[in-house]
Amino acid sequence: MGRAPCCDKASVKKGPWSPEEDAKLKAYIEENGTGGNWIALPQKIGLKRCGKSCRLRWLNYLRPNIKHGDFTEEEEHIICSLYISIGSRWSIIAAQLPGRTDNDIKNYWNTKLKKKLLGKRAPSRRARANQDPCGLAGGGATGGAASCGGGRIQLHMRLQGLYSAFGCTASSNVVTPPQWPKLETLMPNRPLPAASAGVTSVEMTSSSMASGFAGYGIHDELYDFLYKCESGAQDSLIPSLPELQCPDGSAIIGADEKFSTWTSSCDYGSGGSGEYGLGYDQ
DNA sequence: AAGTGGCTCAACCGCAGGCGG
DNA sequence: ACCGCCTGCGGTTGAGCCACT
Repeated sequence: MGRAPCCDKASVKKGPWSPEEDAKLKAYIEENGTGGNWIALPQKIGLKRCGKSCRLRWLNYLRPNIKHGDFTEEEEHIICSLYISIGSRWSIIAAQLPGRTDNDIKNYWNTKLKKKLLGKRAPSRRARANQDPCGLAGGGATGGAASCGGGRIQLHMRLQGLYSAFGCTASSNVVTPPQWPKLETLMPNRPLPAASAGVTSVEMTSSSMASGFAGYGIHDELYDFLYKCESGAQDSLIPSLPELQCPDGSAIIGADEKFSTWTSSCDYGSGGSGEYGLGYDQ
């Protein structure tokens, strides 16, 4: 037995809303509220629309104080930062941007920001510092230290997973090849427990990133690191591209793709409510 | 002027979770 | 505890617009 449809699709109008429909819906809700029942609302007003459609129309278009049009740099920064931190939780991101709807933000991300952030080759470090609205450039160590030092991170990061995300053939019992960079090389500015010296992977788990941008710094550092790898930066602490080449000799993909792949592989759901902490894979 | 391809964004769809009976 | 209804959410779609050839 399937799920009961939310409305009778045969008798329901679909497609763009007419000004008359908008006016009816707006006038009714402004006068009476939604009555806590969207399903019944269109019948009360005499609209041949699904309740869900009415809700969507109201929330995304008709409700007061909705902002349309271009996003400011500050808004872009918030969207990017939150996306990197929590992923595609558009409703949460929208809650940080008064007047913006989750649909708007989702569209803006999918059509503009995603390309802006991940779709083009990395500019120089200096250029990124000047241009990147998301603040992914520079300051990573500072940001990381600040955000991680005091807080909780609902970020479950495995650098082994990162290697895997690079396209290398990794399994759950992956043995990190010796030519891969050590953790302290990857994140030279991050204070790490003494026990981590020499390890090639680290697991950072903790609980809640709900408090905002905690964990942002880690992404920032890693992104910066990937950029350095990509551009073959001179920084002697950072391994150059060949050191990240997969053992099987497969081609190295671009830093943007690595970052994109990696962020999408992050697990934000685990960790319970424990304190920020580090664990080791080896 | 017509055709084509890419982009934008409003709207739809299906799923998951909350809640009340 | 279970069930069904409703809401909220995130992914996806497609019509319309625009730039380019």
